[in-house]
This record gives sequence, C-alpha cells and structure tokens, in this order.
Amino acid sequence: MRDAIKHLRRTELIEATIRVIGRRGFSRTTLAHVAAEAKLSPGIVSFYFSSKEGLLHETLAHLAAEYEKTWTRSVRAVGDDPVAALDAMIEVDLGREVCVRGTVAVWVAFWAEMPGRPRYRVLCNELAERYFEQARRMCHEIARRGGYDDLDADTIARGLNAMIDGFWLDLMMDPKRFDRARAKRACRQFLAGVFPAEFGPLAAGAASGRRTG
Amino acid sequence: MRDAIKHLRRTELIEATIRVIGRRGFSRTTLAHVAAEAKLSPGIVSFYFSSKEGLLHETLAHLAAEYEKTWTRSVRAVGDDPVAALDAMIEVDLGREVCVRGTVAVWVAFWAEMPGRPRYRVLCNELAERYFEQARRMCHEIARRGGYDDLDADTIARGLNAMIDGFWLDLMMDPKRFDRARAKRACRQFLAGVFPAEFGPLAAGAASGRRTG
DNA sequence: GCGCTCATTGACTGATGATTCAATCAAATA
DNA sequence: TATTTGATTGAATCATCAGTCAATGAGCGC
Repeated sequence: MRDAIKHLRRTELIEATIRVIGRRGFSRTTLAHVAAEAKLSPGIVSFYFSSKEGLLHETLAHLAAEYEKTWTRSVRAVGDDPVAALDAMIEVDLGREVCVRGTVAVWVAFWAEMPGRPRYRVLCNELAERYFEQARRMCHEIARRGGYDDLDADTIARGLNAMIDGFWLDLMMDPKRFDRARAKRACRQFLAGVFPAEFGPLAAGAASGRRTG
Repeated sequence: MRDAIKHLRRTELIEATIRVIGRRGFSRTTLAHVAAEAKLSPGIVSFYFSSKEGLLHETLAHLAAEYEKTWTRSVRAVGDDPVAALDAMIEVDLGREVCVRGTVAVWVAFWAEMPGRPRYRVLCNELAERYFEQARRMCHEIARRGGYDDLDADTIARGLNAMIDGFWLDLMMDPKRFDRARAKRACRQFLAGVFPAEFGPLAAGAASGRRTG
C-alpha cells in the first residue's frame, strides 16, 4: 500500500498547512511549522512536494476542490428548482461545514497573495467564474419563470455573491460580530427585495427560514 | 525644517510600502523593495521606523486614517438626512477615490494577516466598528422615520456592509469582473428592497442614479 | 532471522533579507 | 569659509528558512 501512504502524507501535510496559515497568516507560515503541525520532520515536505510553493499551490487546489465538491453536491440535491437552488447556495456558503473561521482565513490569505501570483489568480478566478455562472443562471431562470421582465439578473447574482463573500470576511475578522443566522437572513432579504414572490414573506416555498444550519 | 523632511520621508516610505504590497503581495514585500520604490537606500527604513513590523503597522494606520477621513467627510457633507448619508457611504466606498485596485489589495493583505497579529486586528476591528455604527444608526433612523416597524435595521446594515466588502474583493481579484456602476446598483437594489419608499424606483429623493462617480 | 526497499529523520548548507553602523554628504550656522 | 548637525548611504552582520542528503529505521518477502 505504498500509494495509500503517499496520499495520506500529502493530505496530512496539506491539512497541516491549512491549519498553520489559519493560525499564523500566510507570511509567517514556514515549512518547519507545517511539519511540526503534521507531527513530521522538517525534511519531509520536500520529499512529498516539489517546493514550498508547490505545497502552497496544492493546498489552494485542495481547498478549492473541497469547496466545489460540497457546493455542487448541495445544489444538485435540490433538483431543478432555481429558487431552492439559490437558497441552497446561501445555505452552503454560510453553513457550518463550509463557513468555518480557520478555513475562511486561509481563503482570504490566498486571495491576498493573488497580485503577482498568476497561478493563484487563475485558480481562484476560474472557481469564482464557475460559481458565478451557477448563481447567474438561477437568477435568470427565476426572473424568466416569475415574469420579472425588467430585472437585471446579472447584477443580482453579483450582489448576492458579494454579500456572501463579505460575510466571510466578517467571520474571519471578528467571529463575535458574525452571526450565521443573521447573515443568511440578510442574503434572503436581498433576494426578497428583488424576487418578492419567491423569497418574500408571502412566498410559499423554499426560502423561508426552515433550516437552522 | 527638520521635522518637515522627517514627515515627508516617512510618508514616502509608507506610500512606497502600499505600492509594493499592492504589486507583490504581503509575503514577498521586502524592505529592499520598499526602499527602491521610494528611491532611497535600503538602510534608511530602520532610520525612520523601528523595524519592518513598525513600518507595516504604520502603513496600516495610515491607510485607515486616510480612509476614515474621506469617508466621514462625505457623510458629514450631506447633513442629517439618513437616506442621503447611507447613499453617500455607497458612493464613497465604491467611488473612484477610495475603491482603487492597488489600495484595496493592500487592505485585503492586512486583513489576511490579522490571525496572530493582535495589533492589526485591533486597528481593523475598531475602524470596522465605527463604520458599522454609522451605517447602523442610519438604517435605524430610516426605519424609524419611515415607520418600518418590524424591520431589523442591524441586519440590513450588516448586509450592506458585507456587500460592499464583497465588491472590494471582486475588484481586487479580477478588475474585469468588477463594474463600479453595477456594484452601486446592487447595493441600492438591496436597500430598495427593504426601504422601498426611500430607495425604490418611486423614491423622490437622494438615492436614484444621479451621480456618475 | 536476514536482507531489501522505501519512508523518515534531522543536521547541514546556502540564500535571502532584516538590521546595524562607520563613513559620507549636505544643509545650516557661525 | 569652517564647523556643526543631522540625513543618507551601502557594505557588513546576523537570523531565519527553504531545500539537501547521508544515516536510520520500519515493514515486508524470503
């Protein structure tokens, strides 16, 4: 089972990296810290990764893959109802699994390093692009079905997107001022304003506060 | 005028630091780069600042002071109309003076370093607190005057705040996907949903697209 | 148990970059 | 002009880390 252990160590190191960046910030993350966090010797990192840069890049890729997996899973689970799907996006992004302080701090750390690092930029922007495309499609679909003719669905999708990211920042900067339920409520309030029939107080279906996540 | 030159050099170095972080990211910003950017010798930095850490801290303080200055100025300028004031906040935060890619990138860089750096944390959170307090007050006031009784003004303020921050991230990550006018529109759309009489399409006053900024 | 293979260790090396400081230079003053 | 004061330089020093590698150890087949 040689491949298995290889995979295990790599994952351990990547997860240690995430914890260390979350705790110390990007600029003060050293390989020694990562190795110690993973309870391995300092030399091991270059054995499993081409370089520190390689480890960091794979850490970001890992983070992105994990996030995209949970996110697409939840959206698929609700079938083809765009209202429920949009609601599911809010639920996932601000839910207990994804919206965790340490993890969010690492996302912000990578975002902050994007200037001058094409690889990070490409990875993050491609993910953001796929994510936005979904949100956009849902908003268009809701507008179409609901007969909201003169509504700019792109802008709504961007706005929702931005609000969610902003709440991630809140969580990262000061967990005391972040309130999961309130964050979700604000997002739904925004959607209620533009799609009253679907998300407003009189909406029959998905988007009222059923969930507690 | 010895004090004048002292002040000048310090400002030059701080502004060079901002440019370098904006271009290279936090983790790859060295004193040599900063000095070169300011067209000064490498040794000079320790002459004007206690250490690299000191320079960075003062850079953040400078950034915060500048931001708060322009922001409070604009809000004060509109008098005591809370609708106009809230609108002015959007206008400033997403306007040409404040919402500049390089500067925003530096903000994000400092945010990302907040874990494990109490000084940054305190500075950023105190600023955020003052800012939020304003937004909160305006929302409450609008709700009170407009007779929106069962409206959670705090959540609205948080939501607006988050959306603006999220748009800053958009600008930083990919200027192509950021659109100043659209960002403002999304913010106003959110407010229109919760305060229709003040920000909605039928609102008489301030919040329709007068400005072009 | 014996040897083989591969994972792991941790001391070492070299590079990078913060910091120091003696020497230089320029401006102000006498 | 000579002197003094303080700004500025850049080479030298020192610390920190990434990356290397010979030595060790653990598991596995014989």
